[in-house]
Amino acid sequence: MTEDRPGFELPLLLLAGFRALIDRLHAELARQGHPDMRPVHGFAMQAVGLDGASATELGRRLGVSKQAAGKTVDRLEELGYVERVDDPVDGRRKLIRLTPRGVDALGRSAIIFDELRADWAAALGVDRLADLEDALRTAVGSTELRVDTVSWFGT
Amino acid sequence: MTEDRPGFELPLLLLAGFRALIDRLHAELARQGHPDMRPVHGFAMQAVGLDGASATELGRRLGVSKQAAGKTVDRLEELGYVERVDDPVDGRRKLIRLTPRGVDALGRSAIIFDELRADWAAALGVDRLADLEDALRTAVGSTELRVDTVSWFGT
DNA sequence: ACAACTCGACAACCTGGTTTACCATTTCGA
DNA sequence: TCGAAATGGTAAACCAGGTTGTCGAGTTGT
Repeated sequence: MTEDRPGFELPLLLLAGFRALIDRLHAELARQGHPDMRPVHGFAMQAVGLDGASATELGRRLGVSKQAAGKTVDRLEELGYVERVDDPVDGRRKLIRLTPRGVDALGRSAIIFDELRADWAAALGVDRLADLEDALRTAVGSTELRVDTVSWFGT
Repeated sequence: MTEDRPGFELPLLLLAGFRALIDRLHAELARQGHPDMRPVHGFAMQAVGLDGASATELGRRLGVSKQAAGKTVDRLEELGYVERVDDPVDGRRKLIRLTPRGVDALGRSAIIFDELRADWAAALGVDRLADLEDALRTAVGSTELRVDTVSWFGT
């Protein structure tokens, strides 16, 4: 006998779980004053981080070209989540920095993710959830918890 | 005490798991004669199914507009995975049908997914993987295993 | 028979990705 | 030290796939 479960369900379950979390995150963020944030923005802002980054560095972290990173920064700048400031020591660089609004969004996201994880823990049991995380860590192996992976679907 | 693990890791682990499976699927599909297939195509072809579908129906299944579905069909048609045939009983409709190449790709995908699941079972243990799937099913709850969810990131 | 609905297609637009090219600046080595 | 090479940011042109709005052709129901 081979498998009693078809293999194609596994990726769908993983995706459904991911999507459920992200959808609920953004529903909550919208309620808390960030209705314009999109998943892609959260990833990008996470990659910018509290220390800021250059566009090139951001592209490297997100796994996209520096031009694509620049466009995303344009968007985040319009929405008021980041700002570009000239680098005082290198005339070529522009440092991308989170605005207070950006910091607020990131902080709220962290809190909401903790709450969502607590919901899962309540539904599954603390140990079972911990084992789920451990199992995933084992299965994905050396693959770092990358922050890129936003658009690699369509390409 | 609250949580010993930060909540933001859970979605990243789910995404990493999903991505690992999909990346390996497409690496294998490329080796087996389908180098042009993209994740988005697999979802769409799955939604077309062996019975075919109209563009409007396909859009409904994928959770996108009929126009977007039509564009995806254009692409799949170029790649030789589907064909449009006139519906004999309804002059407005065009039935989208998998070509033999499309059926081949779908069949290979199913086999590869089974193999990938077997890899996970070998790495985690059969019971642990089954529990992971059960836990995910419980956590995502009523959310159907939807085939849409392709592009809802960026929007 | 005719009004209302449905299907598919087209157009215009958005986001976010790519490659190519260019300018400004910094770095490095002869 | 000074010019060549490397690097950072931006712009242009393009692609994929998403949106809404419009419209003609074909079906359906009264």
